[in-house]
Amino acid sequence: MQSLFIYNTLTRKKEEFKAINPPFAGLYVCGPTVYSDVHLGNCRTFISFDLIYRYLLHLGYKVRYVRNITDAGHLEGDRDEGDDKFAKKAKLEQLEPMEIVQKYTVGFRDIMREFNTLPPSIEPTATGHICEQIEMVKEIIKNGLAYEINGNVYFDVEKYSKGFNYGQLTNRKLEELLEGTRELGGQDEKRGRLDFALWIKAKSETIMRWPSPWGWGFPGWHIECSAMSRKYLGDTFDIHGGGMDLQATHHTNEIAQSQACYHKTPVNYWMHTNMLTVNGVRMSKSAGNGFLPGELFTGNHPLLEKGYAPMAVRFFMLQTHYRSTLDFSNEALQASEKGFERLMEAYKTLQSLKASANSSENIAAIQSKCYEAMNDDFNTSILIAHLFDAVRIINSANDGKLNLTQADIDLLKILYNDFVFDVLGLKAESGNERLDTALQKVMDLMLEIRSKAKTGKDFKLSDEIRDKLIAAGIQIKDTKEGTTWKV
RNA sequence: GGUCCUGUGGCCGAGUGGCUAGGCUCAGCUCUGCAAAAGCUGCUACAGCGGUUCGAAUCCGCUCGGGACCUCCA
Repeated sequence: MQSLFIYNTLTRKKEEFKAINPPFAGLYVCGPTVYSDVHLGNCRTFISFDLIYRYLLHLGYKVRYVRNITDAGHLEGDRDEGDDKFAKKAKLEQLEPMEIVQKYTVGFRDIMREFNTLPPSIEPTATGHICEQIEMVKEIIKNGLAYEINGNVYFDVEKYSKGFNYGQLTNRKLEELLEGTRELGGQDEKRGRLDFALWIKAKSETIMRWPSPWGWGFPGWHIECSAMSRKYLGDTFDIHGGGMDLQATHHTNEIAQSQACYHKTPVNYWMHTNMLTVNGVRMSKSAGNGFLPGELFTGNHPLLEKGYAPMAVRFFMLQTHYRSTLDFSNEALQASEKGFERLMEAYKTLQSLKASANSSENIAAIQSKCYEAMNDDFNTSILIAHLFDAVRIINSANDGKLNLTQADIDLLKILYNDFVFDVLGLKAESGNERLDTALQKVMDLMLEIRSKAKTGKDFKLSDEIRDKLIAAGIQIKDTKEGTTWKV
């Protein structure tokens, strides 16, 4: 197996990936909170981890990829007060909380399918794992690192810090963290400023509630991931991922919960993907600058000049390394769309390439460079640069400007299958098959008419056909072998 | 306020102490009835000021700008 290097947030270094129990690998990614539509920023994270999942699979790992659905436990507003997000949304839309969950879970999966992400091995829900969460909370209390007050259970961060490094994931000391925290409110019942809720007491109007040793209530946000990752991947597993915004709070607390519960570090490699920005500012629900994937596909948004196909958007995202911020703009999308089309056109060209007896190119070198790029912390920017080398070679060979043997052509096909389709997860946009066939026949007819016009030097007619086809979104090109077209 | 990240050509984006990705755009050329496509060529950049070095966009310091986290967020 190739040696793969992964940037580990825990150590702030690239480290060689050593699976605990190869060829198996465990991957846990914090999934969406399904109380509203996922925006494009959310999608970026899941596309990034889809790439990581795909590459691990490609390298031969048997990956168990767990991505949770948060369908309870998230609180609206500040601190551990306020309504459950689902309950609030449910009131707003006059639906049951579980209707909200269903609606946005289905929407999320649809979008993920559009982006051609592979479904995770397991998609556990928070509400489906209340027992496991309660058990963990009980254990943490037993170990003296959590306490109950009035039906709420809190994690005792300062006490935990005596034995463990609470801020290790963000490289921060407890004192620094305490300084950055707000003053405790007068009514706050927590002992320490940094303490966070493991279990929250239900109010009289709370709909989503479960019985617990501390009375009716619901779990805190962080405990679900600890409980579910442990259940499906074990006490310590290989990779845990999520957006960078989860690093300081959510993931920091996950480590603390696991350590406090069973005294093991839960994760060997922490991976964090960077944010999608709009005009340099992070896209987020609260900032109101979110794009919905649907708006992007249709172009129905004030900042967009046109719609973009899901695969063009996926390609756009993969052109940037996952740990860099990616700025969203019309121009950048258009550039990516064209690049993506060129990449896919070359694949079509490749299918009809004629082999020469000798070769002037070293395709194997490109292939090994592709692996090098991916093995260096999933560097898709560089991978794509190498793939465009292949594109240039394919097009030049098609122009007869250089020679490829059949072995070269076969290797190029492998390169496309491995990296463009399997690893990057790109695919040609395919429409309705019956329509495609019908369109093909119509186009054959049109081009025949135009060809006759050209033979008869009736360029006025031939140009008129071409211009009107372009207006209809169909581009044609005349070559020595005949005329081809594409939508 | 604290902690941290970042500033690359017209745009988007990689990057290693020396060999200066890639995509898009623009201009020219080849091909072509004209286009389109493709190929080739050109536009050759690293915020500013100092320092280390034979040599720095890459290391160090300062200045300026942008951002993230510290509060729900992928």
